[in-house]
Amino acid sequence: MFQIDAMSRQPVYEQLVEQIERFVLTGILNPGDQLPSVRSLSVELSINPNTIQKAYTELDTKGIIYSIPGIGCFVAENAKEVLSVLTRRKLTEFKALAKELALAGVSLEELKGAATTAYYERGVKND
Amino acid sequence: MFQIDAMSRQPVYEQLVEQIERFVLTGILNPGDQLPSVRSLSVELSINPNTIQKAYTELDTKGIIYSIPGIGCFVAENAKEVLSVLTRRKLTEFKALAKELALAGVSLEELKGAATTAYYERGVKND
Amino acid sequence: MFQIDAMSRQPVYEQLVEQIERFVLTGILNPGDQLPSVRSLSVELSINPNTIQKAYTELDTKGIIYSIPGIGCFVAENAKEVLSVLTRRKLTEFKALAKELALAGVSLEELKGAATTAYYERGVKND
Amino acid sequence: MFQIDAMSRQPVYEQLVEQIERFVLTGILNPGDQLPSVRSLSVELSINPNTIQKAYTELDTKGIIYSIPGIGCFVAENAKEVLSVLTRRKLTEFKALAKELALAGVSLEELKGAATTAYYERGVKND
DNA sequence: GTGGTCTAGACCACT
DNA sequence: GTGGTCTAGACCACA
Repeated sequence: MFQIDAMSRQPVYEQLVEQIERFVLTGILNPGDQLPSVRSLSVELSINPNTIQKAYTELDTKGIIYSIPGIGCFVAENAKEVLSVLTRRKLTEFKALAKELALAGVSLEELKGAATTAYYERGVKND
Repeated sequence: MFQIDAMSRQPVYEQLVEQIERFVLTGILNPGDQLPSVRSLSVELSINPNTIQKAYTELDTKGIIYSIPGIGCFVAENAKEVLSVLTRRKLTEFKALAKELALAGVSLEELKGAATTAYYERGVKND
Repeated sequence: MFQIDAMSRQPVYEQLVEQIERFVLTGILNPGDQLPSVRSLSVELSINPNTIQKAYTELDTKGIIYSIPGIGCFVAENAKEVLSVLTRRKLTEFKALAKELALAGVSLEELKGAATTAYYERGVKND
Repeated sequence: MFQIDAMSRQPVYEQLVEQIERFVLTGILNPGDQLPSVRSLSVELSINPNTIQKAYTELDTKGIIYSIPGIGCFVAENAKEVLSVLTRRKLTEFKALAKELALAGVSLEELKGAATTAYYERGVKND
């Protein structure tokens, strides 16, 4: 289910957070769903339990999941809304990247085309 | 000329690399131009010479500048071409970000609009 | 395992890079193998950690090793292929040296003989 | 006549020394020939006079040229013999390079072929 | 003066 | 523990 790239410059726990967030946004994980336990995921991904824990804690802080001690972690009811708000902030980053590419000679048409392609590949069925 | 944010998560030397690259792409720095000496830039930015050196070394490795010991560092003849090739690779990153935003409910129109805005803000006159 | 000549004109970090490359080519180090940690090697060779780091960084850039912060450095899967490609470029250098020796009166037979001797001394069993 | 690559890692004065040595070995410069003056060469190559001087001094020390103060520098009578002896020492370097290439997968045939090519390209007519 | 290498020692985030 | 970044200060060869 999860795919971790240990060589990436991005911290493992952050990769985990982002993947879970994507699963929530795409409807693979839905409100109320239980997440894998820290230990099982730790074994499955060959990753230090502390790292899993850190990811879960961050998701909890953001309000995307909630944890019930002794039972497990679950996707929050309003997870999707929370994420939509948070992700929108990345528009700034998106613009910065577009500017950088434009500077390198990428045409406006190509940029729009790439955006369109990405849009229809987003992998959720609510067009 | 240069602006460094010491508080950023991004390493100082990397900020320097990116700024110089941007200066080359925008035509502020041109092939043959001499870069500030390691020591002078170190004083100007209140940054350790080693950090400047690291940035220059990276730019040299990439082929964007060349350094002549005892003389100085200069913008390479084909710096712009090298940068265009290297930067184009970020299109993948651009698409990934677009997909993520689309997933969070950002409309296609909004994405295209952001790209267009960015395109015309790129700050170089070669439309 | 490693041997550094502090008096050499060749920088220490470069000696280290070349030795590791040779170890990979000769099969002493194999894909997936973990390299000594920066600190441990620093102690073993009585060399500053920064110098080791510089060597590892260069190997990482070349794609011969990969480093996972918090875990360690490992020989890349395709390290040998990368090295073969990079080293082949030295054929030009080889020819230039041969020409220089020929100019100084070294006979063709002697050159071929030296090459043959070297070939069978290369210390890897894949004849 | 001379060609200097300022970007090379090899010091400029060393490049100059090697080129003059090659000219002597190939018969472009012969015993008794006068070398260009430090000042004229300095202008011609856009190089600091000190650098030229350093090259000439080194050649003088080796016994390849001799200088008569106030008159100029001249190729020594036994320059060719001196150089042949000195260059032969590079056979060690040649073997090391051959070994390295063999390690990278270059076949013995290819090595011999390269040596042969270089031999017949050495650019002196005493086959 | 220039770039390049190295040491010593510190701090950081991540595992 | 790990790698990565940074500072401070030194020394070198070269121009």
